[in-house]
Amino acid sequence: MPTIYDVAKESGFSLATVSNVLNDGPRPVRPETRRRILEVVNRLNYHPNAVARGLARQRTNMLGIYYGVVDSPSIAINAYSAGVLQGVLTAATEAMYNVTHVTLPWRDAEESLAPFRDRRSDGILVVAPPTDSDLMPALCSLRLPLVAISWPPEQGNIPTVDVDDVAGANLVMDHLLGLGHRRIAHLMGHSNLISAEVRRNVYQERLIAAGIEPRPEYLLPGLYDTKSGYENTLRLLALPEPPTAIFAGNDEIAFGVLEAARERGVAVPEQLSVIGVDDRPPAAFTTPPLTTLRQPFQRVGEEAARLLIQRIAGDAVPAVLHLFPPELVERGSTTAPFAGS
Amino acid sequence: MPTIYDVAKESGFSLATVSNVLNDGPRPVRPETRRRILEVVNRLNYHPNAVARGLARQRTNMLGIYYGVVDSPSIAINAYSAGVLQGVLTAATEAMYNVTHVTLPWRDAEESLAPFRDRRSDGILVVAPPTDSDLMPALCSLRLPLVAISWPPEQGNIPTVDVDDVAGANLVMDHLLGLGHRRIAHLMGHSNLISAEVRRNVYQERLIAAGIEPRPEYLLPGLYDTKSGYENTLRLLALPEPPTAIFAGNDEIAFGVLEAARERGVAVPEQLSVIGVDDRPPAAFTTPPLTTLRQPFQRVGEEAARLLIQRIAGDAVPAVLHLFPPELVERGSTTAPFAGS
DNA sequence: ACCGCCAATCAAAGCGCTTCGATTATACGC
DNA sequence: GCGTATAATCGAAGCGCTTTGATTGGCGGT
Repeated sequence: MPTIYDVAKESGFSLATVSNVLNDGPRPVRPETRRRILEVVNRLNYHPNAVARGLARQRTNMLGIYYGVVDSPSIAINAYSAGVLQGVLTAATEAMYNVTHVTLPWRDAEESLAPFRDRRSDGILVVAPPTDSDLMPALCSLRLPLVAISWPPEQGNIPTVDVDDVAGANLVMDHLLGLGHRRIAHLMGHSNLISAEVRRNVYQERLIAAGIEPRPEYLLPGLYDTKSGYENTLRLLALPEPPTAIFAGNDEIAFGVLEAARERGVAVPEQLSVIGVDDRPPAAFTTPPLTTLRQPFQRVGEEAARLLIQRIAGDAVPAVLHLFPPELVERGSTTAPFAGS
Repeated sequence: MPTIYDVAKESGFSLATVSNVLNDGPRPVRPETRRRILEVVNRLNYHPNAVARGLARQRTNMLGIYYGVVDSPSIAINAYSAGVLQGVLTAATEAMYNVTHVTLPWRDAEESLAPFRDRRSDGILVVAPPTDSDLMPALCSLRLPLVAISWPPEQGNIPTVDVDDVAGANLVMDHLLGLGHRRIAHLMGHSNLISAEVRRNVYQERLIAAGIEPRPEYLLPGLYDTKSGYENTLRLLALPEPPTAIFAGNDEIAFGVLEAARERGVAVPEQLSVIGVDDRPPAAFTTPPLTTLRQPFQRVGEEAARLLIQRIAGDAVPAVLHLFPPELVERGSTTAPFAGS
């Protein structure tokens, strides 16, 4: 591989001039000189070595990304992570950044975070860190520019971007309450994720605001998967007074709900309304098609990457919460409750 | 951040000695010396700068990974990518490698592949490259150690690891044929993916071997998603002689099949047997629970990363195909065809 | 008392780039 | 035609590490 030194020798100019041309540097350069240097660059098929550049510049143009989601296939098995990653990659690439990925289940800072430190990532994106682990403190102690996705804004004072879960949960509750439901259950998913917490709070507040006493047996934590949705629904249906509507923490959970209902002979939506979150591709093709909340994950990822890159560039990015609104997709799995229930 | 120079000064030894200790280098070192150096390392909380090291060693301990899957949310929306990635990360981390990720829809070599070249990745993993694009030639021309996942072995002469799709497809056909089906359709997914090709071939060969003439209207390409499965199934069911069994290219497709069948009032498995591929979590919770092929994606990813790392280490890795066998998970969506059909 | 060896350590060059003070060439004003 | 500001280019140091030939000191052998 040719080096900048080869380009200099071949073109007859100095390293400094070549470098200046290559980087559209601050020093003026005669057009003819630029032309000749670029000609050599092309002829030799020269590309700057990013490692050397990183060392010299003390800047790698690398973003680290860490997924806090702790459970097994921690990455990207869900629409959430995949969409976010897609957005991050898009925005990063646009700004000439690349992304390194060190997502393994969290054990300790040294294993999971050291790569970011040692490889001199310019900044870190952290996605959905659990609120009950020491991941965030460890991350902060790296003293690198940090932007979080899905994280309680009051903690740690870092810029955060997220889907507007308050708005989302309100959309769901508007819909269900508006339909006339009063016995509404919530399968919230991982209770240590901020989104889950936020939605639970809205769920409870809206119930109370509607003059409905929240029942603890209607609020079930679990995992964000079909199995959990299935099992929890079985539990709910076995209640002396089962709910007339279930607000599932995501679509995977909702698939499990649908399944359990079918198995128990409970008609959806006639006897049980079901609403999911995410609008995963299969959601449009369940029976009945799933009413759900479409989440702008990709935009969240893009925004997060952009903010981080701004911060790296030195712009002051206030530690505020950037929210993107979800959207209710009404399909066939929700309706007004039976008069009799 | 302290540098190795600080450690040297603080401990009173030379750079060379410190470096030798840090790397368990080839030169002998007095135990007392080692102790004192390490003590300083700890006290200063020194960590080698991987960028500088990369420059000096001409080796970055970085793997690049590129997902060839071209369609929109190209990464990780499916079980395939997610499992592979998980495996890759696990094996890479174990070997002290990190992974950089540049997955955007393929446009041209410069945009997608340049980062690997310029950042001096030690090697590249390519996942499911489309057979009809110029991605692979471009990748090869980088002249970096390369390991492919899901790629026709006869092309390019590179080590490849994959799920044993021949075995898998045979398992499926054994099952369906064994049940007595003769009108078997196949929704193959992206026809430009090698797995899809392989399965189609087995599908056709087994049909012929069983004395069944393959019908072109039973072999439908499409996308690996629910929508595609749904639409293609509608098409199949509208045929004068609809199939009694559908072999779906993956579970997402199979979900669509199930849905279309339900909508058309076709009983599964009584009137239509359905079999998927992947064993996605929701597969166990459909109605009926989906018979499917469980695929060892994670092991594929791990093996690929290990092979690549071996190659980088200089071990000769033959350009052979490493196959991992899938496993048939029999659930309720398949049965013998109606006598009448 | 001397030679040769090996263990232990050091000094310096080099990896490929950026940066910035220094230097030389060019243009302008009067 | 001379001084001076500016354009254009160069030289050299430095980023933080590795590597290797060179150096030193202590030991056994004779």
